[in-house]
Amino acid sequence: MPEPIHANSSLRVRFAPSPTGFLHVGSARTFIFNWLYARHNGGAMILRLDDTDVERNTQSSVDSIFDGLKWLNLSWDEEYKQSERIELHRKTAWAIFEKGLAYRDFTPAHAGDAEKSGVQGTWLFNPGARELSGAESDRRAAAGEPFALRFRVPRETGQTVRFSDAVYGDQVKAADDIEDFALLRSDGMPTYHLASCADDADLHISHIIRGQDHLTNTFKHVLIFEAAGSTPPQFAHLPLLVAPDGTKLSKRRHGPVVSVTTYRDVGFLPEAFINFLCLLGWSPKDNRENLSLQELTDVFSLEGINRSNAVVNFKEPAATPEETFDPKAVWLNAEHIRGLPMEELSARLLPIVQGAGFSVTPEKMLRVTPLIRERIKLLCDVLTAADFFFVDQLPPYDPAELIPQKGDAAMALKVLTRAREVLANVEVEFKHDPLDQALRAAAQELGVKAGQMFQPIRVAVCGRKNAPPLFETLEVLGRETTLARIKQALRVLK
RNA sequence: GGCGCUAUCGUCUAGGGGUUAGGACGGAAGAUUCUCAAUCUUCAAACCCGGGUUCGAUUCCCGGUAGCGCUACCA
Repeated sequence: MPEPIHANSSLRVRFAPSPTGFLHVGSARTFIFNWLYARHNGGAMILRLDDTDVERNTQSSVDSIFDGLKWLNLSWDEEYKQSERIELHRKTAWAIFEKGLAYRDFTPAHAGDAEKSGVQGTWLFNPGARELSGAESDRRAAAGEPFALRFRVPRETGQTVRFSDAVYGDQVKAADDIEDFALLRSDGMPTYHLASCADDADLHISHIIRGQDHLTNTFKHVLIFEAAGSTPPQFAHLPLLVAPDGTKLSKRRHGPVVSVTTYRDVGFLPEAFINFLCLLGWSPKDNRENLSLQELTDVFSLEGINRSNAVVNFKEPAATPEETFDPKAVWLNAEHIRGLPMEELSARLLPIVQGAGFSVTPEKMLRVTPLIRERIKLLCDVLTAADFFFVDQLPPYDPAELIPQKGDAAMALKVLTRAREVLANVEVEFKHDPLDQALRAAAQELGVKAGQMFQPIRVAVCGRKNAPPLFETLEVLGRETTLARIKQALRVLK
């Protein structure tokens, strides 16, 4: 399996989703692998909407696929719609027919379904149609009788069809085991197999990187390419992504966790999501896990792809977002969050906070960000981790929270009263070190432990026990807000 | 039913005829700290089964089993 190392203008890959739903995580991974392969090798990335199934395609699906792709923020170089290329598909089909490699099947659609679904399995072909004489076929067509055009698979001659897959190796199949698949439907529309191959040939696709569910279809595709007089491209099939129960990911069964936009909406960073998806079915083989897009592009190769399906380890009945998603995805997201420059993280957090109805300035956000960066795993966690920085009035909390470890209400009262005095003193600058010194001194003076001093203050200003470090928090909150909240806590305590 | 693909800790994976089978997530314990995180240390946790080849197989071959895919005038 030779793989081009140098930048290569003839290397062309494509991602070809069919718009029958949202952008699925499996499709996203296929897109990402194609993109990485193209960018690694200096080739072109083509986006093609495989929309030949008019019955099932919807505009909302097209929109949602673009939504997902846009969020991933990976560009493509050319864009096509199959529905605008139908003439090419038909031309290709009829050229195959002219060579005697396809025949008309006048059997009404779905006529064989009852037999097909029986225990015997499927018919490989319909002898009556396959062996219809050319004259008879022409006559019935001329009379206006509808027909599907089927590929005449060269059977009973002991032939084999073969191709070499960059991931699965050499593949061989007896032609006898390949059914006479349709090229054109009786309404004249091309089938997926035909349209896909005709376009791949016409667009000079050099490498087809797609899901393993197409591995056995590839024999049909090789037949089409050859019948159409083209050389089949290089194939690379990807192991499938499956749910924890081993079944394929489906929105109906597994819910929103299979849709890319769900990850966007709970605050995954696209680069972290891409990183996570890359680790499913591919490995850089050097124990690295946290990889930037540039690093992924640099090291990506088809050799790193493995052959067994990978489980996306999400939890079925969703509680909190953090419990829902694959823990490794969440961890990687936290890693990427910590790796982001402070200004950039802050800029990404800002719209989320504002979108939740808080009024924050970019300046304030930038001061808050370092305090929560190590405490959030998903961007949306900012709303629960930093809410108290943005509200005027703290939501009600249990006054019992104000009572320190091994202390009582009296101690809380004593601590907060003293804290209020200390913090009201304009001599004490509202900066980390002076606050640290002043409050520790106060603790000593009162004969309480530092922790017993800090905890009531923390709860008073944050409204809860678990929060960022105290002095930095006070610094950002400012004297006025701090005093107001301590005053309120005192009132609650009495 | 037919045809095909796959099989290493719970999950993602590395490895490969002789290894203490490596890493990561998650889990457990501990250190640190003003809480929570982050960080650090430690621990538990795997080669599907049976045959063959071989001095020796988890690794190679065959069979079984299981899972998955295809078997549409869906893609």
